[in-house]
Amino acid sequence: METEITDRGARPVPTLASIAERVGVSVNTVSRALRAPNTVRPELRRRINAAMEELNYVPNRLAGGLSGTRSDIVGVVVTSLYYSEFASIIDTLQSALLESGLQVMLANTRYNADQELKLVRSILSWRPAAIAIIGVDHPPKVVELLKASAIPIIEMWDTDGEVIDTAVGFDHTRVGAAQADHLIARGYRRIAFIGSVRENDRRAQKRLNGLEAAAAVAGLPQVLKHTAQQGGSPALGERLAFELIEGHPEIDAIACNSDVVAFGVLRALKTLGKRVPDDIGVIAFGDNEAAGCVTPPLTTVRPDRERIGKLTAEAILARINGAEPCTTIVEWELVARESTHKKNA
Amino acid sequence: METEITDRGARPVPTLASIAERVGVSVNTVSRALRAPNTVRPELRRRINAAMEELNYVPNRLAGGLSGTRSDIVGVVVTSLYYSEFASIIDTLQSALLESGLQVMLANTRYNADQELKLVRSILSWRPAAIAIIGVDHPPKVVELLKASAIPIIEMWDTDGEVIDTAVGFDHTRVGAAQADHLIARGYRRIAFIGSVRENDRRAQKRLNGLEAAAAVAGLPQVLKHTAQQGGSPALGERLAFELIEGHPEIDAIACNSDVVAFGVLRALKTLGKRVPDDIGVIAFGDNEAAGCVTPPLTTVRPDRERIGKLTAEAILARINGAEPCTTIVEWELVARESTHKKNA
DNA sequence: TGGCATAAAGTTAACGGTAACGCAACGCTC
DNA sequence: GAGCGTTGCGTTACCGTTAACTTTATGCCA
Repeated sequence: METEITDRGARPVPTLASIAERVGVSVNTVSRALRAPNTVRPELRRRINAAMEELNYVPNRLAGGLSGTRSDIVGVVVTSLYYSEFASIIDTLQSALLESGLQVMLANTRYNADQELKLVRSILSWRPAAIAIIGVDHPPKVVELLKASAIPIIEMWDTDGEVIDTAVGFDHTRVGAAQADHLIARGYRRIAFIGSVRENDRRAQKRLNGLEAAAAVAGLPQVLKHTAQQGGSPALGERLAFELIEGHPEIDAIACNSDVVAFGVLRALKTLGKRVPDDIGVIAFGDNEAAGCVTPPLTTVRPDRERIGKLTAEAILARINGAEPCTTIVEWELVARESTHKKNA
Repeated sequence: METEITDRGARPVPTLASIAERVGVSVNTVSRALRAPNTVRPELRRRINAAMEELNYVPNRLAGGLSGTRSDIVGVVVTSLYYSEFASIIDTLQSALLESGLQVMLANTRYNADQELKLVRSILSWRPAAIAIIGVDHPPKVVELLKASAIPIIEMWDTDGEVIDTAVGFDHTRVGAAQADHLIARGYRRIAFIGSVRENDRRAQKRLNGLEAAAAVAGLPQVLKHTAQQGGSPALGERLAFELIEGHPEIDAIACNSDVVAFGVLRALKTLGKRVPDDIGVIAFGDNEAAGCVTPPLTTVRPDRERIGKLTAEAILARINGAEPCTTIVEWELVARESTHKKNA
């Protein structure tokens, strides 16, 4: 029998060599037709492109990255993917990078420091062109690795602290202060703080610090804190609000770590018969898409995520092209809605 | 002068060869100490590990992928990153894959077919171990590329159509039918559909089809459709609802393509003085985190995103290890809340 | 003690590209 | 028409790792 078990449709993937052979040129010429088309005769270029099209050639970027100087990968390390917290940053960042041929490699630490080290190591093993990472507070070992990697590191979202290289974000302490100032201006006096404040969520802690400090400066009684380690959700907000009001019925304003938590707080207050904003004011942080659609519409702080994503992409490209590191503060906005609009103030 | 411009801190990144030289063994032995530790003498292994620790060695997976058979990359192609639509699928998927040492490479098509082709090509150029992609309806060229790649392809979210390899999701037509059935059971008769239905969002179209078909079967008047091509948002829902009610005040139920759109619809109806659920019932799809927190709480369909993410990860691993392709239907749930709870029915 | 399986390490050759260099062929100038 | 720069392509040498062999040391049994 002559018939053998031949290629069962699993043809070997075409390489530059396949193309070269078919066209009758050297491998390097094919490579050049891709990287620097105008160094190849138009007619030859056409034939090469036709062959690529025909064989469905897809370049092997692992090989390209190993051989060349760049790897075209940008590592993106976030602390959470739930709820729109960072999704639109990633969205904008990804789209902007794509235009420059950079691919996003994603990692999610879930606010876990050990995980963060593991993930950063893992991402570094792909020899990325740059890394974008949430926050400026990282375990020492992570900082050491990132610094030693000698690639551009863009820290996003938070700018308050020791920046490794370049940062794009804002000062969360000021956000907390602004929340307090707003509540005070609206006539609230007994402020409480509710939310998920995980050990590694330094941003949440900073906002809380800012809130407390501003309240203290204004001579208000100490801010009551009722927090949990688990992730934020309406259910969490609801539970924490019930517990808080039961123990401290004198509270007249609640600042929430996130809109999602505030949604649950609003529901709890409604159940308890507390009127918002007249009995209790509620302010939050994040500008979730539903913030203006709950009852009453939620006063919150809107960080400009898309701008952060876009500026991060620009910073990455700039740094790759040799620009100096720098820190960019991105504006945020306190969106005053009905949940803090006390009528009898 | 003897001093030259020496390495200014930019030490070359350590390679297996650096470690090998320092320990005094061959490169391959170091490689083995990593990949198959028990083929190396414990004492030697210890010295190798120590050297790696000391030099802060990070393996080069580009080289590993090029040389070896696997590349440890899983391409994940989604159609959107905004609002929690797919975020928690990615979250779960990423975490599950990480445990097996697989890294997620992310791409977002933004419901653009040209973009989808470009992105799939781009991802394939990293020679991924598998690809997970949203939907079963792709441009022919994309299907051709994916099939030719001979790697496991997991299509997520939708299962209704021609599956390339393996799918994990549900039938969106049935979701639409269930929405109609629910409205009918609750006593609504004149149903309208509102939402963002982009040309490439076949899932939205399927849900709409299911809704229309079920309404027709029940002998209801034809479903009024008022849609837009732009992305869904509360603002869009609000505008569409205003326009719809103005032209068709007889409408007594609105099915929305997504919760986010429904939030805007609820706001518009409130402005118009229409009572929900008594004058008009509202049902949506997605189970956004705020769905239970708006007024009235929104009846919606809750797909089990985390389960889809988890099952997708499992399917990827199974397929990599040689299991047969298969399609898994993931249950969803119609969460009946107040927005469709007509009192006088 | 010789023979032979086994364990532990070394040797060599890819993997698929890129970059530096080399070398013809061509057109231009004087 | 000799000299010279330019254009267009081929040669060669890696990039860092893995995989398939080969070699050497070790133990075991007859």
